[in-house]
Amino acid sequence: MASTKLDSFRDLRKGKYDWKVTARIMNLWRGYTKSGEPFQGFNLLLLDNKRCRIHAFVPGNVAPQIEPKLQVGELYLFKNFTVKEYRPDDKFRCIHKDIQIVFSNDTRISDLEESDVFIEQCVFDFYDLADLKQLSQQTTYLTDVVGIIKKPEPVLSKLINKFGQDQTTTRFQITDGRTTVKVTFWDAFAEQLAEALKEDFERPVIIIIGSCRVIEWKEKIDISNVGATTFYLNYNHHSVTQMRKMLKDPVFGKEYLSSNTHIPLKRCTVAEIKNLGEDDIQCQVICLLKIDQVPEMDTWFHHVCTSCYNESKIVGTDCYCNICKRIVPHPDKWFELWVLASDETGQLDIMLENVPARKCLGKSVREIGEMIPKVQFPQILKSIENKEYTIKLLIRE
DNA sequence: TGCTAAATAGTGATTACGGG
DNA sequence: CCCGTAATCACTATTTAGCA
Repeated sequence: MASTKLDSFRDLRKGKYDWKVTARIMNLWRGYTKSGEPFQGFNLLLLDNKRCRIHAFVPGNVAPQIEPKLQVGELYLFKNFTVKEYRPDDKFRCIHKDIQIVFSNDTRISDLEESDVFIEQCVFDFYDLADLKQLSQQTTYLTDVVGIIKKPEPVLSKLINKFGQDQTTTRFQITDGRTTVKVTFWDAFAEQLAEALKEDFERPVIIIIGSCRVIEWKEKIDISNVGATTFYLNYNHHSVTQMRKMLKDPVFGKEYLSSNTHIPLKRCTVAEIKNLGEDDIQCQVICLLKIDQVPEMDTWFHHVCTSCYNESKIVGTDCYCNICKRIVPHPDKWFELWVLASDETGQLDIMLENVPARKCLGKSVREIGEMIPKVQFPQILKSIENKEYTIKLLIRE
């Protein structure tokens, strides 16, 4: 009846059950057990007429009755549900709130027409791409982001993960004009994106990724998908319109649209490198250098975890990886060779990492290690002294 | 031995749930 | 939709452990 007025998700509190809210279903998804079985219960992302979103959980015992009534994108009147506080261990919440709602046997759902109530199609809670780092340190919240898909456009690739299972991934980069972030989608979600991109969209495509997970992978921020993640391509939303406007600016297009991997690297002299500022840290340049000296240091290689390729420390007789939290029985050994190098403009300390050091020496750490007693500094490392090399440098500090 | 901090157990209040 | 009971939560009191 129209006698009782409607509530909004904004006013939710515990202890009341006879709520009445009109809402649109923005998303529906399921959790999966570790063995890949879907849960009986499922999740909903709802949006009410005051632009307030809430995460609804439909428990397994009522899911079979409720699920057939629902359709993503449609409008419904939801009556009688409970309000529950999240537990501290409820991970990957799609909304930055302390509460969710839970449906029960008492919950009544009736269909509404678009003419009955005005509710937007979607509302997002965007985070700036530059602010994602802090979100990568936690697993409580998921995030909404918007960005322009850089070239090259995503393609699917197959891989076998460390558990021996086949997986499909797609990698690409998105930018907001200031910050560029990597995105990795997995399996069915990757295939959905690849399929969707075949459509004849205006290019470049602007993507909204809803409820994505932000992680740090090899010291770079990486966006990936979880069960709740959705994507919208060239979606009718003001954030997309605004980005499209930005793209009209010719400077913007030149600077950001192509992936910077094939931008030719700048050639530098030692003097020029020494004049670089803070902003150039993490930049790569190319130098023609003569290696003057290979100082006899105690460490000229380090141990590397065979799963994550991060440096692992020797603890007692074992090699332990702090990232994977495990003993690495047969760690890889990678070069970490400090040398003194120069050109006519000056001299620099540089560290040769595994690949370049191997190239210069023509041997791996293991091959060299087998030739000499353990404590001794291998004289073969000296063989690159007084030779010239073209070296790609990563500026650290 | 005496002090402090942490862990544990206990208690009351609140919330969830299922039957009528 | 209401109500009684079970389960859980939050807070307090007490015990236990660690340390000088």
